Amino acid sequence: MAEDRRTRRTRRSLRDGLVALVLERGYAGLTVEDITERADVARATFYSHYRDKDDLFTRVTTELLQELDERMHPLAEETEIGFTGKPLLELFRHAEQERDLYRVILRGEGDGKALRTFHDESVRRVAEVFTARAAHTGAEPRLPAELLARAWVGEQLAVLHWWLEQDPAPMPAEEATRMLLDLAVHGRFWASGYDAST
Amino acid sequence: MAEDRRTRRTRRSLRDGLVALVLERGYAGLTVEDITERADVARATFYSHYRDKDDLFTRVTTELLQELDERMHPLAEETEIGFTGKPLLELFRHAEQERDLYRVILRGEGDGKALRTFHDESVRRVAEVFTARAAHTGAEPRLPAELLARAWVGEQLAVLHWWLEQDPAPMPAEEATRMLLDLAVHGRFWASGYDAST
DNA sequence: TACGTTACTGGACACTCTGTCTGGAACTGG
DNA sequence: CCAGTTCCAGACAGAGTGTCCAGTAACGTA
Repeated sequence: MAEDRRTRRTRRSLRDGLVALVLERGYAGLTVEDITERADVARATFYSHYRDKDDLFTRVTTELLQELDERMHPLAEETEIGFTGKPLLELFRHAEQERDLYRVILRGEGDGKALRTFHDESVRRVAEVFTARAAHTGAEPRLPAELLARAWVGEQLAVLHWWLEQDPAPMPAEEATRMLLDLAVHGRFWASGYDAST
Repeated sequence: MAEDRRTRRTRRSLRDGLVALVLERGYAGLTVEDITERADVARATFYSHYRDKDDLFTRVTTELLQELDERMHPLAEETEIGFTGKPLLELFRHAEQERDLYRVILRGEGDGKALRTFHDESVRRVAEVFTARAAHTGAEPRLPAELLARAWVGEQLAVLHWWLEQDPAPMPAEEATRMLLDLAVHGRFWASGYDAST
């Protein structure tokens, strides 16, 4: 009943071929033949696994998101009690392992559909924690939760993307996440001179 | 010597057709004929103005960026002295006027190329102000300027995108930017319970 | 208003890529 | 080993691309 080895090999090759080629030439410029050629697979075989290029990309990113979710899940509970920043570090660790695919997604390849999914999923997770914490502490947030979640995710993904595109990495994952948390909690981008009331 | 009226009309129609159709069906799914049909222009005419679909989109976004730059320029000087948040408000105002095109870009249509350009341009502007301010106050930033700029732009664009996709608008531009500034300056997403040293 | 110039039109062209379908070869798991 | 499946190479019609052309309409200027 287990999956055929040939199937696994073929799918893996197509996935790798796609990711590599998108980084080289961009998603839109690729033909199915480009991908199958790189993967060393017959073009007809492609269509027995995926409907088209978009289908392949969608499935690849969906798998990645599931993988991330499984890593996040055990960390969710403790985060609702005291904010630790562990989920953020886990995200950076995961991205470090799957660097190329993360770069493809964060670049917005595929008309940004994958990025939007990734973004929305992150917002959902963050918003969940926010509301759970609000219920726990009873404190009314100063700003709307939706805006907070969007801003926080935007910050995360922008820094993550920048961090992944650098070569060599400008700093270890621990340091990048520590800085992000510092920023989020304490704010103050500027040393002085801004009056918030204006 | 002035530009021919027919040329202006044709280009404008193609631009409007593109933007409207991308919002309806997504960039990748469009053919040149779809666009020319919507714009009520012969397909051959398209090719006498633009090389291909990408060329049209690139030029449209470039024009938008120039327009934004012209609005930002007079505000740059005073921002380097005391941080006012005026450029941010100007961005939101501009986006409000060109709502549809901004949505197309921020969604990452066109494989994210337009969004990346927009993003990088914003980072460039912000980084400029940061370094100018650092030179002015002499204060050493707590975190690397590059990271600060990326995070700040990520926050801005995420909230801007969210704000533009809502219908009706959840709040006026002034309020959205005020909240963003509040967040950036004072931080503290959470009421309590986080120890930054962990 | 008349005129030379420029832009738009609609149709045709070769070309590339798509998605589907063969029959036969190669490989797999039991 | 063998029944079952996956892979392969090649052929196919259809859609979209980018270019070209000759005829027509609109333009700016004098």
